[in-house]
Amino acid sequence: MVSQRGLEVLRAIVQDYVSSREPVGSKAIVDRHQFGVSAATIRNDMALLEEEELIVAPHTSSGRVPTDKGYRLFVDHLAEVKHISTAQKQAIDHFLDESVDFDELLGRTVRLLSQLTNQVAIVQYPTLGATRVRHIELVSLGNLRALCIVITDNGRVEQRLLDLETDLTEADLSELRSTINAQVAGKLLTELAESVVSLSTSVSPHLSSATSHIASALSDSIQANRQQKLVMAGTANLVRTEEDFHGSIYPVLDAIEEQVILLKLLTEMKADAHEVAVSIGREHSNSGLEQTSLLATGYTSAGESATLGLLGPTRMDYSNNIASIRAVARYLTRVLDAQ
Amino acid sequence: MVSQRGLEVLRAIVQDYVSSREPVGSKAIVDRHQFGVSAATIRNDMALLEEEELIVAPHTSSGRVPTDKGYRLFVDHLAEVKHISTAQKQAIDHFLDESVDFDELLGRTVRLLSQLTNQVAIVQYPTLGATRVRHIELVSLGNLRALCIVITDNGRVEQRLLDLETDLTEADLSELRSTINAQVAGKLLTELAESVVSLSTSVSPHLSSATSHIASALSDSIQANRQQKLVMAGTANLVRTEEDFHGSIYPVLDAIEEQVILLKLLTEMKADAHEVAVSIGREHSNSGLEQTSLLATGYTSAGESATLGLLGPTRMDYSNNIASIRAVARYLTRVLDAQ
DNA sequence: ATTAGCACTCAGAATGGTCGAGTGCCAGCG
DNA sequence: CGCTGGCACTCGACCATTCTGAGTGCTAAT
Repeated sequence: MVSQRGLEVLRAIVQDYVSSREPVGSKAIVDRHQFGVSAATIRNDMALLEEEELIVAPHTSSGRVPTDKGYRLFVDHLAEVKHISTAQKQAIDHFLDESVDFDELLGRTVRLLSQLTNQVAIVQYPTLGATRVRHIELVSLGNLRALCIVITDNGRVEQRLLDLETDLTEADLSELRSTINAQVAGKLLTELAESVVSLSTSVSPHLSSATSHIASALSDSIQANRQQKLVMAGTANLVRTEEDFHGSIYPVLDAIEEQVILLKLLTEMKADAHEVAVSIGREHSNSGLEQTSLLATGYTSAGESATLGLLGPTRMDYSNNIASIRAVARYLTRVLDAQ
Repeated sequence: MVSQRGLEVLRAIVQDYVSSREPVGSKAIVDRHQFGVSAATIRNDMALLEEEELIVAPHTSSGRVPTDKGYRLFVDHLAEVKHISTAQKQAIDHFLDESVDFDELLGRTVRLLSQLTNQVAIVQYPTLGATRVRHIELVSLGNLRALCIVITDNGRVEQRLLDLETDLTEADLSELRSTINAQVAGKLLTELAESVVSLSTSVSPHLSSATSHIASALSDSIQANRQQKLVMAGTANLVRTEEDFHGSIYPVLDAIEEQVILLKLLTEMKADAHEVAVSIGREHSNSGLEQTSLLATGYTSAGESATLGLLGPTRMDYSNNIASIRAVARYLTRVLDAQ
């Protein structure tokens, strides 16, 4: 059984390994920490930790490195909760305050988080479930194409290209526009498509097909919004920590470009709004991400919730990263969910 | 003076070096190309090329590598113009046809171009100079904040967050909305702010301050649009070609995150719509990009022109990349500038 | 003008030896 | 029984050395 001191040794190993990038040996531990016992004793503890598969030695006779299981224990029981510095707090305020719209705010958020942590930051767009329609605008682009723009009550703007069978005149457009808007204002997004379909009888006959086109585009758009959109930043940071990846980082880069994988992982983690969920290495199996850890937490925007994530090597500074992602998520919620 | 055959030798060196990544020697050239002369002769030619600073030997007694000047000569006079394969053509059609809105189209474009070339692709948003306002929408977000959304004739959607002094009621918003729309519809974007300012006297007195807020936000927004927006994709490709960068790629990664630098370079290159401009290595001085080349060409969207770019190591496949960027730009123009 | 031949250079791979950090184990000690 | 000092052992990292071969420049002959 691993003793209390054994756990302290594990903590020391994780901390030292994270900061030095080198396998840590018994001597290094007695030097850098005040355990008040000799190196030999630490060695005995380490032998136990190794038996429990919390640490491993990369090769006979070199220091130990934490395993995924070791990191897990560290994260769950040993990591002390840091608070972010006031300087960082100011950076957050300053950086995000300048945002001029929703898209830019999320963009700034990921860049900020990736700078704060030197990892890859990810933000998922909120769903549009319970939001209501404010206005629908139609713009003809000529050449059988038009643009349909939906503005919601909470300031989201969604646009969708339409392929039409016949071009619409300005008069047609304004008829459609006013008919549709009269009908849909205040409706839930989920009811929107249905609601527009029902209009195809109440417009001028030659517009009926256009109306159903619009309806299907809208339902598409809502659908597409379900399988949500991700924004990322800081891929370059992965390269900076390249040495942390045994073998190559290409699988990791590939997995990142395949946003689907990340999306799946993030949603599986089911991060609730106030806790930071952590998934370490092999815990999220076979996807090229075996050597990375993923943090996730929730934020809410006008009542809709979504996820903020952070990706980096398993050998990351969990305490710091958890503190950062939590702080950013809170700030984001405060800005977006303002009542 | 460099002979005709000398130029052929240069072409051979560039081609072989690009495909093999290794300095190319006289023997390799006689083996892989049919010059009908001996290695010694090639050596003499190479000595001349070296005198002209078109190639260099990384160290005494190893093959030669093209210099920036060598690449320049190659690009200007030796590169044969490739045509992209029909498979590639189909990929372009297929990939871009699915776009549902302007933002997504540009996003897909960069991803496509970076996949086609294995380089970093960059697209600059078109300016909004000569476009006209279709509709302005106002959405209150509560908490003294509101959103102002501008929809243009050609389907661009710009949004801007407003900080107000007092919250607006629904009635206030309607009044503002209809007053403003009545006034601005059809106006040029450049006239927009001015036009809204003039309204501050014709609305209810308590809305006059809000009106000027909106005006200044709009003028900000137009302003911000001048110093244009870039979208990039394929940063990971840089990492894959890391060996091509003597020293480290961090300066390059940094320069990329500093979008300003790229923006400056791209605009300086003044790519006209039908030619692909090329800037090689040191030609664009001191910015961490000394070991990269930049391709740029123009595309037009509803009459507004903007730039499509491609960034990679100087040791890149110019023929192929030039063909790809040109094809993508043409396709983009065809889709966006449809009359 | 081209070529064959030759001496020369030099980066990179291969080899081998040393060093030292780190280990496991054991016997002794409080 | 837990801790410690000591000791033999292992093995990667580092260094110096050698070896090899690709590639060069030069020269004399065709």
